[in-house]
Amino acid sequence: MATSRTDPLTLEVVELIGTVVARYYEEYEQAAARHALTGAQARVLGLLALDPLPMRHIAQKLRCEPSNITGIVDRLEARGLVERRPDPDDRRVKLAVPTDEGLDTARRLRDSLGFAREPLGELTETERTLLRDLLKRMLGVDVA
Amino acid sequence: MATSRTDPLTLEVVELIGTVVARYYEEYEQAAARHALTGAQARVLGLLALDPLPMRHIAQKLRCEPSNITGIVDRLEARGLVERRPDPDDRRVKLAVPTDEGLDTARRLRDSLGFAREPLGELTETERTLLRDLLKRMLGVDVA
DNA sequence: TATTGTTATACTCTATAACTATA
DNA sequence: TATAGTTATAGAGTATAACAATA
Repeated sequence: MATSRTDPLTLEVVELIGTVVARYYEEYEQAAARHALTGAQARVLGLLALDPLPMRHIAQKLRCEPSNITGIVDRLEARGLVERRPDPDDRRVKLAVPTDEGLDTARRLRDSLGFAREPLGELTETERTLLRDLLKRMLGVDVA
Repeated sequence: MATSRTDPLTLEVVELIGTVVARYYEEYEQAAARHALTGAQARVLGLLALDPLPMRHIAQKLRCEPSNITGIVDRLEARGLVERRPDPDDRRVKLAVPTDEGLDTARRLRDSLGFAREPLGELTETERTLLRDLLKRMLGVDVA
């Protein structure tokens, strides 16, 4: 709790965060487009590159309805970036698994995401450490 | 210029920013939905609440094609939140102007945007000042 | 009965191209 | 001819509801 409602400083920080969000989002969409992917497709592929997931879990991670994932994975599968595999433990479940090409695309996508790497270059290591800890506290992550 | 390419600290900050972006975006969409608006409609209305704009300028601000704005403003106009007014200086131009109800909706929308106000409450004033200056430097804004 | 994934449907956002009315 | 806004079109994402297969 704190008394930070609508004071000018808080409003200024909120606006700056809005700017960061807009810039990050735009760069993410552009990076996805350079790989002929939509933002949603890139997010799903990036998720699966970390760990194959049942369709329903993808929806939970992306906070959307499971029915949407069907179409997105359909398009990734048509591109040869993802495969659907049956779950031997529960035949209702289908696991979405990235192919080798999918993993490669996900890696290149990640590497090409210049944002926040390039602008972060403006900051010294001390400043980046400071920023990291402030963001962590803001997000409610325990700072050891 | 700096040597911050893929060092663990930079990657950690990039990931934290990604988390901030995801949370902010989601909260924005939810706030818009509470006012029965889509995200795009809320962004246009919020923009016009600051200053009425010609259709084309809205597209420039949102970085999308002008043809998209036609539909978005159509829907806002159908809801009585925005009006199209002729520009007396150039009869090709239409100014999108928020109605009183539109201004009121924009204000309530802005006030209901809890994000970054609530989590920012976790930070002291000194920390918020620090965060502000770090974000400004990151974004290439001159810090006086 | 409950759950997983899909299909069907409708709406919105998006880019592209062609059109109109002005300039 | 150039520009502002619109229309037409097609593709993609989204939520909702209903469905088949499996649990």
